[in-house]
Amino acid sequence: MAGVRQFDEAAVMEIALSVFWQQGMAATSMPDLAQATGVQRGSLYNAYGDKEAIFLRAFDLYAERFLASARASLAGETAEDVLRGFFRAAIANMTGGTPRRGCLTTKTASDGSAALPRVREALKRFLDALTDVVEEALDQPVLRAQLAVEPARAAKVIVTFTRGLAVMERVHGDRDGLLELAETLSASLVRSR
Amino acid sequence: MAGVRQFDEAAVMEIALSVFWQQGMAATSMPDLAQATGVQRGSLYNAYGDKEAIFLRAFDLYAERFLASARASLAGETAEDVLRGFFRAAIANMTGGTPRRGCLTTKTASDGSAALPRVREALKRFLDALTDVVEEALDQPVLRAQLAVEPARAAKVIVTFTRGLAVMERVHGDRDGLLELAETLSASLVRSR
DNA sequence: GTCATGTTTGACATTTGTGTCAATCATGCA
DNA sequence: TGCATGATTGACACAAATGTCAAACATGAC
Repeated sequence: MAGVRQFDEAAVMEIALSVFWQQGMAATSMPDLAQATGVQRGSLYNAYGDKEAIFLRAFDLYAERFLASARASLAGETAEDVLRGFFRAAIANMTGGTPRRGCLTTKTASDGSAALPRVREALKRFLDALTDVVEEALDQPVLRAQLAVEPARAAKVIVTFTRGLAVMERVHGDRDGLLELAETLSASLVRSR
Repeated sequence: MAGVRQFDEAAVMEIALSVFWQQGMAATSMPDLAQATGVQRGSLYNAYGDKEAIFLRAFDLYAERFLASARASLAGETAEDVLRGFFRAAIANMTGGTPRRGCLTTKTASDGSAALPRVREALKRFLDALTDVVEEALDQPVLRAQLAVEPARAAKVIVTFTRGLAVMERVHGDRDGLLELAETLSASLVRSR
């Protein structure tokens, strides 16, 4: 096969992800991506078609990693520990970067990009998968008994609440406040002793 | 006083609010506002200075009304009723309009506009005020006794969760799902009997 | 080494938005 | 009525983004 791609696709996606994460999908332009990756605009158009296609690929990377990190974080002896682990990971995710990059899912859902069907579907798939991961982690006899609501409902509430945390992070920028909010929610979801 | 404004400021703000609400602050341009209001771009620049100034005024309108509606909705004999009323109002707010307009606060916080100090402060003021409204409604002996956590913490969790609902609305667009989520959270915040 | 293949490059045309300004206009006050 | 005041208007200059394309280029296959 002749006529071979001159740039490292994996490296470009890595950079594209960080740009999208930092600026948001809607606020990122092709020139932004070209400059950040060092790949000419024309080459990006040729290779991927448009910004949406690049975003979808980069978002796949993001989703995959987030899910893996979520799975790893949902560990503990008690329901409270499991929830604490999850929220810590989620909060670390959205408070990373300089300046703080926030939550890519939340930004994308709220900046108008969700009007694009494929983007919206990618978000939906990701959030549903995340909900499943949380539900599976909670769906064990020991933990179940400690929860005030059934795992499926608890998982939905937890994932939704995490999006709320992402919004508060944008407004208050206060990491400790986020952790405290998470503690309060966790306490509410655990059957009072 | 000669040289008098030719357009109805209140009417313009009303329209500006609906445009910002529908499209989001960042995605709205001065030409958008000019077209929607029927006021020339030059006149808007002359009267207000820039988009941010118009947004801040329109957002004041929004905040005022949302707080009033929240106060009215936080009524009921039991904590569960009070929470249900609040969530119903919040969900009605974000599922109104065609197409659904979503939550102005959440959109603004997540679309990059929060990078503007004044915008961010307006958001913060509003969310803090809303938290206070919820806290005050819950801070009554009868209700307090029914809650699993103290009113101040419950209020923060409730306001944060509502932002999460707004994100889920963008992705799933499912009103009933939002109501169910709210029910589950309410149930968790109420001390199990 | 040659060649077909697909990539890269820079330029072009188009669209959209910003911010400013001089000329024109409408109006309340004297 | 006349005028000072400030609003309105349309045009201008500028900046930034999109999408496309012909020409130049690099490379793997033969």
